[in-house]
Amino acid sequence: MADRPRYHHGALREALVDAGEQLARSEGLDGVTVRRIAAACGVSAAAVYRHFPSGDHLIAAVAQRAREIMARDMFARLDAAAGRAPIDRLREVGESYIAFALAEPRLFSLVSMPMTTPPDRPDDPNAADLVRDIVLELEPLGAVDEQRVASRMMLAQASAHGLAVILRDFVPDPRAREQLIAGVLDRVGAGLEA
Amino acid sequence: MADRPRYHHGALREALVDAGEQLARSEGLDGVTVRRIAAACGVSAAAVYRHFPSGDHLIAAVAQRAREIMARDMFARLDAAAGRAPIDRLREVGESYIAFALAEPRLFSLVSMPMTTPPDRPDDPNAADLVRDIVLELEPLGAVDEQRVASRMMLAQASAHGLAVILRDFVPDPRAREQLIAGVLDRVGAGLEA
DNA sequence: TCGGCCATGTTGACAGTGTACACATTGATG
DNA sequence: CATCAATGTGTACACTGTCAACATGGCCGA
Repeated sequence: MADRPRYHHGALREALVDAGEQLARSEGLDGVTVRRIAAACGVSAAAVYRHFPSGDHLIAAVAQRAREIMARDMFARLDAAAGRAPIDRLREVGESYIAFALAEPRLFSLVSMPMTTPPDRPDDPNAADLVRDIVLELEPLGAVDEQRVASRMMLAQASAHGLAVILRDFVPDPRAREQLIAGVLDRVGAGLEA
Repeated sequence: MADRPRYHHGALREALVDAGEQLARSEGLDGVTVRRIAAACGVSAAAVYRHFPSGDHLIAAVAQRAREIMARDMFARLDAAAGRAPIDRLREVGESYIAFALAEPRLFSLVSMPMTTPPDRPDDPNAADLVRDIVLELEPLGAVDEQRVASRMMLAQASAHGLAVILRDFVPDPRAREQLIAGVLDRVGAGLEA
């Protein structure tokens, strides 16, 4: 390793996203800056614009990376919970979401920035689709009420997101966090089945 | 009106917060900058530092202003709903919170920034206290279970906040918003009484 | 009424930010 | 091997927060 610096990096785009991810982890949003990311890659700031139309697009790529990390944990948990009731698998997804927010609070703040959510990605399966698939299993066979599905999806997503944010920002104690997660998710489960 | 410009503004602090509020409404977070706020008041940027230790403190003051606006609507609704069941009054609070987020989306983003929440304000009654007071009425007389109170409070706050954020960022259609608010709050109510 | 103090304003500077333009380098391809 | 497109560099501009030094003038005591 430690080659002499080459003029052409070779895989700068990936390196930029990597550096952005690390910077986001350690410094938080304010630390994620075009110039710092470029410097971390040993490259000038202008080089970034060969790979991203703007700094925001780079940040969005970092956010996408974070979403993929989160999705990996979700799928792992779902595999482990295969066969269990839909409501239980939905809880796994929620716990995964919250766990990521608390384990990587600064990275999570990128995930939940509206700016970083690509407007259209028809193929890219996201967390919302995941939730929808499970919520659909809660519907009575052959009688899918779109209105009810939407309400259930939104309750699941809103409560998980809100809980994640509030715990991250205002509840430092790990025990209190655990108890609140369990307590709230119990009640959300009741609300979902109502 | 339209006095000639005086060297001493007279009530600059208030004027700065006013200008910040307007700027936050129209431009959003990125538009809320020390220099722009100062310019809007016809004053140099450095003058701000006679009234706030840093630009972040000014932003925090604007956020506090926004919270007061929100609180006014909450109290008005609660007055109108006086005597009704606790669960109904809790819903009024949630609806007020969400309505503000959707009516003033950019201002709301200041409200929900952790940076802008003052760490200690013993006297200042905030929304959390409001929620707690109502949630306490849900408890059986003489048997207050702190654990249960905390779970209920957190469910109420997390679902309202999450719903507000998701609707603001991802659901532009007003009809869809209304239906989701009603649907989710129904389910939250069920979860609160579980 | 006058002097002076001090709260409150200004100016100018510095470091750091995103981003565009002109230029330099190099890997790959005809 | 020559050339071209891809990719990186250097420099510049406008903008940001913040500070130090200086200017102004409203108020309070003699």
